[in-house]
Amino acid sequence: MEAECLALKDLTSPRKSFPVGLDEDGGQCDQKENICTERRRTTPLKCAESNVLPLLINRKSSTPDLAHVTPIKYTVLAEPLTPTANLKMLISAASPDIRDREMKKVLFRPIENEKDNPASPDTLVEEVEDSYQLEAVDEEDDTEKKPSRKQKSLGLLCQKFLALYPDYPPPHSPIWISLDEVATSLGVERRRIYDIVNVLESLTIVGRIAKNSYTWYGRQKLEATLEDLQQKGRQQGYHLQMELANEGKEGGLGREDDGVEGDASNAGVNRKDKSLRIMSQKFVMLFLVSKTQTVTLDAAAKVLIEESQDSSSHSKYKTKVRRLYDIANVLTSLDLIKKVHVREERGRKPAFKWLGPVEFKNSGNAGNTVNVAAVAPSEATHPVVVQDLRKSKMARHASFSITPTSVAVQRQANSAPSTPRRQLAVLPNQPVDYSRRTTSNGAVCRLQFGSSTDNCASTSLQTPACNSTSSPLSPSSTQSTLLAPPLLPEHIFTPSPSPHCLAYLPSLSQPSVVMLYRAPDKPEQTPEGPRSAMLESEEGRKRRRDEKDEEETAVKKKGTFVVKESDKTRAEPQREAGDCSQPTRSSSNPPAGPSTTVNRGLGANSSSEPTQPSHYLYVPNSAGLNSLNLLLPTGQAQAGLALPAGSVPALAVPYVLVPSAALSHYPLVASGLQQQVSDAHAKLSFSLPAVMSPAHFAVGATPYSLAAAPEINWPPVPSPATPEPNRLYASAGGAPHSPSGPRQTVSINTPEALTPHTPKETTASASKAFFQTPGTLGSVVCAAPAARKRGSAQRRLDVGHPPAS
DNA sequence: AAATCCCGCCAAACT
DNA sequence: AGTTTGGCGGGATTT
Repeated sequence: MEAECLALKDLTSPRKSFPVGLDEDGGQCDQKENICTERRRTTPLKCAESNVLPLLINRKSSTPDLAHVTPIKYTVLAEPLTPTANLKMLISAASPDIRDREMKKVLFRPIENEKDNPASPDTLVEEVEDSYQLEAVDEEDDTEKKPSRKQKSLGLLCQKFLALYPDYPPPHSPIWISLDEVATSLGVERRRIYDIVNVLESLTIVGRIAKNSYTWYGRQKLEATLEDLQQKGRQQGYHLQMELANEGKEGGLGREDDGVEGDASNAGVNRKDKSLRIMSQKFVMLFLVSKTQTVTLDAAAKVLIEESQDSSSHSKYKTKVRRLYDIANVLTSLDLIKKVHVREERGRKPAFKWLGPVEFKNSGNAGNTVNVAAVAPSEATHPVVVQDLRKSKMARHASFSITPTSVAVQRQANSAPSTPRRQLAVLPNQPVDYSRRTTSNGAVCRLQFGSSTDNCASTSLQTPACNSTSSPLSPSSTQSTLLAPPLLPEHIFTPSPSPHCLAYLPSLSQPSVVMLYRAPDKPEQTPEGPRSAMLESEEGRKRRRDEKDEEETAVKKKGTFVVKESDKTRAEPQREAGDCSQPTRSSSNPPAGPSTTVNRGLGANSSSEPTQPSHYLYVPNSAGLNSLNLLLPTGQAQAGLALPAGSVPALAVPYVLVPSAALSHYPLVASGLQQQVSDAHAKLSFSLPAVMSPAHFAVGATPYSLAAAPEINWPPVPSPATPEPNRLYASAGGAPHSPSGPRQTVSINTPEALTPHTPKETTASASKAFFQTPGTLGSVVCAAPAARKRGSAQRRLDVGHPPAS
């Protein structure tokens, strides 16, 4: 495995050379598990890309290389879930203990039960396929194994976290992050998320808004932040300290506190300001001021200890080192550093090499002098704000001379919404732009579907829906509203011109999405072709992975559904297919080209006639897809849901067939093709009950997301009632490549789905597992709520351990 | 044996 | 008083 990781990394990493005497160890050094990362290479910011469009586009096209820009992960990626998984979830919900237990198993080898397809493992290449196998591919195996420690590593977790959001989110639409939700979706305890977020915050990749709330900035501000840190580091004389440390001076190094830093901190510093966050910044500073850009763990620990004034006892040192590992894992996931070993007299010392940018425009190496002011450059993209934020952060630590004010302020913000819980859809799920998040108090923001316009493709869906969405919702509206954003389909919809559309039904208690389908085509084609390409580079794979996959998946998956009326529908399909499909064209184009066409395709052209589907598949959120509620026309079922055979992992989703008539009452909010939709369904009355028995089909979605999902009832008859505010996404659209298939894709954004793949994963089976953390995962679904609250300790209690006391 | 670092107890900070 | 954060370090895993 490792090897793989390394390899991947290497590929990924922009720079490889190691200056000093480090030996990279080639692959070896990296032993770490975490490392896999890579997903994003550091790119110096490109403003352009940063925009939404690119993102979207990329996703779709997802060609590997293309822009790595934002590798968003939204898609549906693979989720390995099997039908049974759902059951397990339910069960688990019932009892935590069980849940945990089950989860673990499930996560890792989800498939086991069904193993419908045991796809061959090897396929690393194709990530997609594996979807079924969750386990790590790498290894092969074993599915069952328990999650090894590695699987639970902070680095991996961090990758998952990062995968949830775009590197360069659209500047104007901030992505709101609920720690709670993230923790839930990733299946880990909150504590772990704090570790990640703290270091991300230290780099301005995220910003704290309030309690439990963070805003995702991605890498937009990163460069500026780094530059800033570099300056500070110089000012503080870190480079000197490093030297000392390296020399072996131990304990006493002279600290030079430059005044500022020193321990000054003590005074005002709270514990909070004290550690991980600050430590992370300092650690980064060390790299930035280092000539070799390589910092040994030992040296870093020493430097940090001094600062902290604690005199370090050995234990302090140990503790520091532990923290540094935590930080290093996160930085590694960001591709900012990589592990290496420095040889020394006595052997090799663990060290990390900086992979990120070192030279910033303004700052010359000149050294310290300048202050922040310089920052400007990269930032262009961002508004001023950024800087302020950065400063404020820095301020937190006494060491940083900057004004302290901000800190306090920031923190205060917390007051705002306390745990938002699910309300916002914000979730990680969909990285893309979707709407904005709520304001502090929870005010809702609406999503903007519209934004998509820019992006070309996305347009297809109409915004209108959005607005409406909120309103319709009943009481809980607020939440629901929020949710909406997630929906945002921009991407989702974007690409495909396919005939089908998705509609969002606000009125349902649970927001649901309905896909309207015209004529189902056949899903036959698989997007494989393109995918093959993927093989080659892992990296590429990762990024593109999803998009395509997703789409493809959606498209492909054929199989499984129950189609009832297929016949009827079927007739038409072909034609539709023609229409639809055509637009799709090869994936390659994804980015631009499609957009125009596509959009239109749906609406205008494609429209040809909207045939109405006789039945829809209704997929309740509860099912575990996270956000998904959707109705799919049965006829298509196959098509629609079909995931690409290989590619997608299957998600098992319970669904219900609903006669179209049933939907009549519900107003459709959005539709890709509005017209069509409207025509067809303008009113749907949805009587779920009517539904047929639920069946499962696999969609590539993720399982767990649901954190919140309160309701667990899915299977039987999903009642529309449950409100789940959050997420739903549906996407329709053919996969880019898939030529023919109009199949709509449904992309569900579950967090998982989103995942970008890390290279490894990709290769590996990881896909499934990816998001979930080993332990938790399983829980995915259910776990969410419950889990969150109890502390670990408590948890134990539950389990039955007598509390120690 | 050393390097890593997961886990989660427990207390500070906030509500 | 209840939560949210997050320091900290025991001890399990990996290397």
